[in-house]
Amino acid sequence: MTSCETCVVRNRAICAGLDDREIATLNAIGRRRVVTAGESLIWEDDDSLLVANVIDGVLKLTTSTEDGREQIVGVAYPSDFIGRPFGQTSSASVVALTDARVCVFSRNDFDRFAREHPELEHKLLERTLAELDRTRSWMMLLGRKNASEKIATFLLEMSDRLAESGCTPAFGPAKRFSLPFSRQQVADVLGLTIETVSRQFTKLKNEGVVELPSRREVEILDRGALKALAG
Amino acid sequence: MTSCETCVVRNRAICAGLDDREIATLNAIGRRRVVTAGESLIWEDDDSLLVANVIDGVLKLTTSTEDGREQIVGVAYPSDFIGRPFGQTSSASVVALTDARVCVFSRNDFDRFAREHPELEHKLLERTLAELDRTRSWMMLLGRKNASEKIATFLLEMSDRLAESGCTPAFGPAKRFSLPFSRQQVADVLGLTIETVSRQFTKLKNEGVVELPSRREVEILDRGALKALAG
DNA sequence: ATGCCTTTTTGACATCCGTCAACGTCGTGC
DNA sequence: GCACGACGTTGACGGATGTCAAAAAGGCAT
Repeated sequence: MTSCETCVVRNRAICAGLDDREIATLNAIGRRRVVTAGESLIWEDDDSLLVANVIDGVLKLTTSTEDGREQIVGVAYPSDFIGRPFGQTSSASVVALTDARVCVFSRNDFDRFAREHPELEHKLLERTLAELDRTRSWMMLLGRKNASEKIATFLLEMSDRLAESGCTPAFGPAKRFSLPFSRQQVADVLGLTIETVSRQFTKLKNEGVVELPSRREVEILDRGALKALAG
Repeated sequence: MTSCETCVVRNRAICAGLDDREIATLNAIGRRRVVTAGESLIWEDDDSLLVANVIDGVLKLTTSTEDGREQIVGVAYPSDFIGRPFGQTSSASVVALTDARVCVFSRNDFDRFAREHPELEHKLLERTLAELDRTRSWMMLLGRKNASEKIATFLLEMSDRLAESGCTPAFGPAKRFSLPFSRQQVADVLGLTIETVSRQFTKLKNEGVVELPSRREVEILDRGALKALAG
């Protein structure tokens, strides 16, 4: 078992700030796990049995209606925390978008550990508050923006988020990046259909705002135009 | 100044569980404030200067685009916590929908107190996690439901939420209740226009699913039908 | 009660986006 | 290289919802 000492998100995840003894305890109750692209880690409405830290890879959080409509309600990147501590059921499924490595804990073990370590709970609180902020601004997008504003906002956000994870040598937003989403998944994030997403991408390409070297690759040619479109 | 001892939300808000000495400290840094219907308590993108507990009344959390489109991203009821601790700016405006009483703290004072009281931070964490769950299920509504599903879901949620606050003598969802929202505000919650909301209300009334005794009053005649419509 | 203003409802119309269907492209295994 | 299947693009079309306008209903002060 790989230990926390060599963990690449050690200083960014909620475990940052724990001392050696605490890390040892955490190490004892957690274990590494690989989730391959497309594989589920947590099921919506299931008993909330586990929580986890993302070490690398990208995962989606989704909710679905009975008739199969899906909405992606969150995306987890390295160092993000996933799962629902202190609750009986999780309100979203968690599925890997890329092959991913996570550090999983049984919810009970984690809850107990967290309650005994206020510093960790505080980090979790800060993270949850930030996630709530992001989620709320996404509600604005879902409720009030039209398709082209949605796509522009999405591309700008991806450019920021993927840069953070160190995909570009320098800081600042990534000019070129590889989407962890299929077209259908982009649609599920934005509350659109795959056809509308495709048409909007083509439109941006024709207008010279972006370049689309391959299905998953995006290069932003005119960030200003994108910002104007995002509204 | 009215003190915590007589506070009606004393045992439901995050201050529950604090001992007498702690309550005294909290009492010293907080103060009661009345917010009249329509009045703002917190402004979007402003420095996050204060946080508060809702004592009574209902408030909306909103985000807006530059061109004036508004989305209600949350609703705060008695015992709910509002504001953005541990952050420099708040991501939403908070405006009273009804006359309301709140217990406000300067963010700095609150942050300091919270960091010294893990039990309070834990309660805040639980509340924030629950709010995140609710927000995510609302994203499903905004992104994937049609107008009639939105309205049906909204009425069922209002019926549950308003019952909790003790508006009905017995437990369970309220059959009849008074909306704290104007038609425009309902539209801002659901990501619709006022006209669409009005037409959907009229449709439900004509189908005998609800009765609308006045602009703000709703009586649910056929909860089963509403649940079926909510999807 | 009357008048005035705000909110809501209703109608006519426009449009954005979803639906359905066909076609094109990419990746993979043989 | 070829065939296959998954994914993505494009086109034609329809309908749900937005827009604009006017009328109706309610609320409030005089």
